Amino acid sequence: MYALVDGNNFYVSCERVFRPSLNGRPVIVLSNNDGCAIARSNEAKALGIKMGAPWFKIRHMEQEAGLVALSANFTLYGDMSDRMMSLAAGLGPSQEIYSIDESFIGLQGVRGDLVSRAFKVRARIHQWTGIPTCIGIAPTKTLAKLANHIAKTAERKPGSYPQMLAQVCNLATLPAQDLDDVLQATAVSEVWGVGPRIAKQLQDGGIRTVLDLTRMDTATIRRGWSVTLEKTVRELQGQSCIELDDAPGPKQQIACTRSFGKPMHELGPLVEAVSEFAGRAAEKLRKQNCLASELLVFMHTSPYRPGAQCSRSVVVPLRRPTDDTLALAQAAADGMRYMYVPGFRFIKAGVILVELQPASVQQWELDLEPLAHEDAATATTPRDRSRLMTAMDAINCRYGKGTVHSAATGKQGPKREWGMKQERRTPQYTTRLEDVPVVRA
DNA sequence: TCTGGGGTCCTAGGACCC
DNA sequence: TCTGGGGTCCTAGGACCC
Repeated sequence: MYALVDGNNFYVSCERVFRPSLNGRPVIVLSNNDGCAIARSNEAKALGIKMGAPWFKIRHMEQEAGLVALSANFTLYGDMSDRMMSLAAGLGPSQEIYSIDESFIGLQGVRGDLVSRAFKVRARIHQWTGIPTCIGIAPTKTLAKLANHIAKTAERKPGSYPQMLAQVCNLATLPAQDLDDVLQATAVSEVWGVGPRIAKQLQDGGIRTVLDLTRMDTATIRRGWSVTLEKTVRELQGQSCIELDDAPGPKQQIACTRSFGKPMHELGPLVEAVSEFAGRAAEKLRKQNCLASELLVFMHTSPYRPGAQCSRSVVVPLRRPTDDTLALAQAAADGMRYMYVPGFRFIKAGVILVELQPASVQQWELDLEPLAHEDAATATTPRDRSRLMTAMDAINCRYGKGTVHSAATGKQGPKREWGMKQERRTPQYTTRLEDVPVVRA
């Protein structure tokens, strides 16, 4: 048995905790660069604002409907997420943190009434963090996701599922006929694992509701689609195929990519940008104790703008697997210089570290050449460099991101040419001393 | 006229998730 | 003027092996 605990409109809810005046109003949180809506309050959804809607297209609602748009404050959301997750963990013996706002809880061995237990955990999360949640309970993860969707919909649109409570939904104890009715009332596109593409194909084949999909023959699904969708159908039928992953392994790739605040056409700032991205990625790499053997750099023009497009990428093999910021920044800069072509307005670039391996596994090699040139140039040994990285991470952790950084990344702060647009950022209420709210008596 | 069988590995692309 | 970022998994097809 599984539960899925999910924060409602999570980013918006995080903002509302510290600005209660936003309650009851249509609020959205914008993606990086204030590009598009990535979280919407119920009131914003009611205005018809779609997930991913470009800000410039809905901006008029600011005046017309009192819409409030905020720049994403991921530092805040990450911290609020940690608090929410630690409380959600109280629901059962195991937990998989599936995304910033969702976790699956394994309920094996939990006694008593699961629904009342879920309501208690939900109330505690709300009281202690201010975040409203919904909880779905079912025999498989896919059904738990569905149950969560039903709990949310029942809350947001009262009467949509007359059989069900709002906020907490347990599909496991539902009488068979009621379960069929609920599955019949839910579109197949709501199923976890069915994206827009497959939803269209299913609908074209007359499979419109979750009940239709649940009743499909698994062999037919496998032949017509894939083993992935077959698992989804089996999960809907109550056969657990997707295990709880409560100890995810290290990531297989680490990316840092950004759209620019304005298009870039010169090489200089592009080199600075990817050097910076490489450094950020290297930090994440060290956090999971891995080395990268290859680095991929890419850049492209805006697909939304008319005219000639340019999209380039290059894989830079590394002489030795490394987690060194300076070596990775150098590789990223080399890659950028190699692939750069003048005459285009580049809107986005990024660095992806691939072929990762544990730092504990060391490939020995014959001593056929002196130290790599980057080491020789700075007259440091690999061990010095490793200590330097540890020191950098410690300083940046204590005094804030970017306190020390590679000089290749150019000047820091909002003045940088390629920096992103964030005109509506809220304070870092929980992670910056100066930003902590003050209560006055 | 007629050209095997069985396997692995890699890559690109497509689909999905939040 | 203005359209996010970071992941995972699967599959098909090609290269290559004996």
